[in-house]
Amino acid sequence: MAYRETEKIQARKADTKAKILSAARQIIALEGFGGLTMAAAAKQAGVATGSMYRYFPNKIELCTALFRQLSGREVDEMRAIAKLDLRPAEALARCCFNFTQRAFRAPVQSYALMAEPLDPALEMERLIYRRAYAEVYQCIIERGIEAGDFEELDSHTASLAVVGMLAEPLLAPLHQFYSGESEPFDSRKLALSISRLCLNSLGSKAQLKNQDFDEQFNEYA
Amino acid sequence: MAYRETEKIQARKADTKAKILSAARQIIALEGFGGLTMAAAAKQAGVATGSMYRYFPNKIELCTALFRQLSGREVDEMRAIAKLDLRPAEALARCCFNFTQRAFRAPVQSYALMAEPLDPALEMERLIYRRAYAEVYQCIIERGIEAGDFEELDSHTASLAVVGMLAEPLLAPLHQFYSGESEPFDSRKLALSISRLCLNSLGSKAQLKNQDFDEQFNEYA
DNA sequence: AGATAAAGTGAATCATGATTCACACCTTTA
DNA sequence: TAAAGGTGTGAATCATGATTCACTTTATCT
Repeated sequence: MAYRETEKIQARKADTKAKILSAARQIIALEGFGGLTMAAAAKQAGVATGSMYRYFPNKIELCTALFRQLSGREVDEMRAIAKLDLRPAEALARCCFNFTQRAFRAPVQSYALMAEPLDPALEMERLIYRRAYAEVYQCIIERGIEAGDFEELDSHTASLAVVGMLAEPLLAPLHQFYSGESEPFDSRKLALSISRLCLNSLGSKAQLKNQDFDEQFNEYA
Repeated sequence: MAYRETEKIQARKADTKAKILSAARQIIALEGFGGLTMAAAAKQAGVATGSMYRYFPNKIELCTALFRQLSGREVDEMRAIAKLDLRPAEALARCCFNFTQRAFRAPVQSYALMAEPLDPALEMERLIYRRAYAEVYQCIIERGIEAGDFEELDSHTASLAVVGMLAEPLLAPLHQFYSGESEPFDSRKLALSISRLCLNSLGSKAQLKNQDFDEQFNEYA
């Protein structure tokens, strides 16, 4: 045996893998999954097309890894809010604001993750992450029900509905960015409307004041 | 000039065009857009591949026509409910039930229309139809606000949120059908939860009794 | 019937983009 | 430094499926 992978090489490989993922991310942020070809990603990462296959067995795996990385971050963000020991209504409202906020920070990428046509194999991933979002919300909702802040309802369905409520109103404006016709957009106002609908749907009596939202908005801005 | 299109031919052409659309629809209902190739649709319709292009300039146009036909029906269904001169809360609840009901009647097709990865060109159509659904809901919502049945809120955002609330909780179960693992599913219970969330979100005080939903469900079953 | 203009056909062609592969080039170990 | 076992390369290959086109058949009109 005259060769064994050494630390240095492992590090380099990890680095290259990260570079590839990063390149793919850049492409997605600019053009969505539609612009992501193996050749383009290779070029952007500064490696040969063939090298891509030393790091990912095929394109699907690359896309999956990327999708998980990006969606994972978003879900983690929600989880972090859920951990904060806030009143459930406050927590959900923050989720609304944070989600909306972040979506418009990287609109094309967000659109790609949320709604862009993907390889069918990836659609499963999307469902999995929607489920993950829903679980976070479900947890908050259940706390709210226990605390008597929300009315008794099917927390599972409610959590999915919240996912829909948060995402759907963003799609049209995000698509604008995706298709190039970006216009200035007041995401704060939108988030405010959505969070109200969201809390209403759960039967929350909490009426967070506008002020609260403003502060929170700035906190995450 | 020794040839001019006659009525008979026009009728036949219209018929063939319809046959092609119908064939495409059958394929979609069974396998989603993923299974829809020009060759497959031609075979199903009983025409040659090349003939497809006498009726549709390209695949996108065919898909678009089909998408419009199918989505149009669904939206019309909602419009019909909106016209019924019901209390806004009742109208919205019916929309919930009808939408859910119809979705599970043709689950693969519904999934295809709602969420399946499509050619990007079609994604625009999807947005347009989401918008159309939203407009129907917006109309109902505004009536509800005027009547004092709903609280004052941004009816535009609310209508989009309703679209999301109605669609999102259906996706996972519909996907089951799409990917082959169909399981018996209680769509009635789901519709009940959703309609409650929906009305809540608008600040409706109306509490439709379970009974009402049961009847309505049967009406559309 | 003969001329004209479509409509119908399906095998061949194209386009796109993922994937492979034979070869060059490093790293490690003895 | 030679052998062994990677890693890197990018042009060539493949797969899929849309689209074309030269040709056949059908319909209409004089």
